[in-house]
Amino acid sequence: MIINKVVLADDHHFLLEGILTILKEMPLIEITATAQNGIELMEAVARQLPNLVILDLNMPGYDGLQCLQKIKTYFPAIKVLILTNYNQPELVEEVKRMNADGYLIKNSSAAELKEAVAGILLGEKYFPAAIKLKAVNEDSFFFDEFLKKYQLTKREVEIIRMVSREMSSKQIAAALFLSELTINTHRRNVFRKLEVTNVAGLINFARENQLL
Amino acid sequence: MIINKVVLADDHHFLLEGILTILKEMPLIEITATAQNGIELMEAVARQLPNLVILDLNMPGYDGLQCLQKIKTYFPAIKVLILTNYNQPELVEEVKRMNADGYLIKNSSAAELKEAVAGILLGEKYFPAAIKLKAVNEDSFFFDEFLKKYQLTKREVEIIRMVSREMSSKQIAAALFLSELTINTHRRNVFRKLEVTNVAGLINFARENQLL
DNA sequence: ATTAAAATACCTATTTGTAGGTATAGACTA
DNA sequence: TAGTCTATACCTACAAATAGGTATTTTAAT
Repeated sequence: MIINKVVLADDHHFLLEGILTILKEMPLIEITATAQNGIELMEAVARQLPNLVILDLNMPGYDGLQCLQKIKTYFPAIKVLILTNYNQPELVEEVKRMNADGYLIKNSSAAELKEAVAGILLGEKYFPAAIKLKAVNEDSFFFDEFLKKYQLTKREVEIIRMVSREMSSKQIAAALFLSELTINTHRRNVFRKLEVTNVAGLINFARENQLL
Repeated sequence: MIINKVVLADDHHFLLEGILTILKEMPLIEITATAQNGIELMEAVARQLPNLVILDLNMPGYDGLQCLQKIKTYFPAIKVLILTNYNQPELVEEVKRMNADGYLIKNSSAAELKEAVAGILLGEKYFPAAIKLKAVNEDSFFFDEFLKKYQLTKREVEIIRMVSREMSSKQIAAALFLSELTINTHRRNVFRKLEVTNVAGLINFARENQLL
């Protein structure tokens, strides 16, 4: 029985943990290292010679693509599954050309993640045909992780989106058939949780987390 | 004497005009067509068989890269200069691989644009070594065009940036050693010019125009 | 040197947002 | 069933933003 070694690279700690939890449910898989940046990753890869690397493209300093290239150059046998936040169709072609074995956007569900990992370890490629521009999906595993990280509720995210779309509390209340006072409460709770003090902070948060 | 035919593709009308003005100052150059999207561009290219195509990557629908590919496949003799809004080092490699003849970020000055066009028409490549991550440059030709388009002043853009960075009028006033009343006036003028009614609109504008 | 544009500043008024408190009904979970 | 979480709602108070007006000085351009 062969245990597949997996190395995980992502600069978001909470995502690392979430993926870990999911992969632990899979048999024959062992996560032997995690990395938060390109240097850590390459060290881990060289030391562990894993079967699979799960690689977040959005690590600081455009490290992702470089890591992919290095891994495929020096360790062509190692499979690489690319994770990315952004819906960038042109990047799919790019990583395909660089011999990545799969591509997963962070809208994906836990099931899709498992499917991708399992398939790739069997030698298949995983490039879902339908990589389309869609908003962050509420059923996404990554979305749940996101909510957990910031202790936000779905309603609160809804409010964040509407505020970011230039709606006043009054307008939001009207749109949702709620009291303006309720919206104010939501706003206040969101502000406290995100540690911001004005809409500007809210929107910047929303943008940085692909909520729009 | 050979007149060089140039086709220009950009979905921002004001930028089209600006580039036109600059290129008109150059001898032996004639802009024979402009296009606002990929389809228009390919029609113009097929009809005109220009010497050079100046191509904005950020046209709707990720058309840019596809156009580049098509042009270089079907009309390999036509030179292509890539224009882009974003500072994406990985795209430089991408377009190089696709045989583009030059790459210019929209921080560039009018002089750089002329230099690039002239060089490329002589058969040179134009890939400035120093494509680094820098904020939108205030000396950039594209920045001037931007100000003109929205009738904004430099001070107003400064205010937009500071508001977007979560500063209150009071904080901005303190930082600039100005009266809070002055900041309020600037805010109001900006709001009127951009036709927005709250900070959310302001920030979305700033983000969409790469002001942050 | 004249003009135009930009940056500065003030006044008033109203609306909206921010911040603290509390409370209750319903859903979900252990 | 007890307990927690979520969504809802209200109260008060103050701070900040929005919107209208005008006016002066500084800077840039012709």
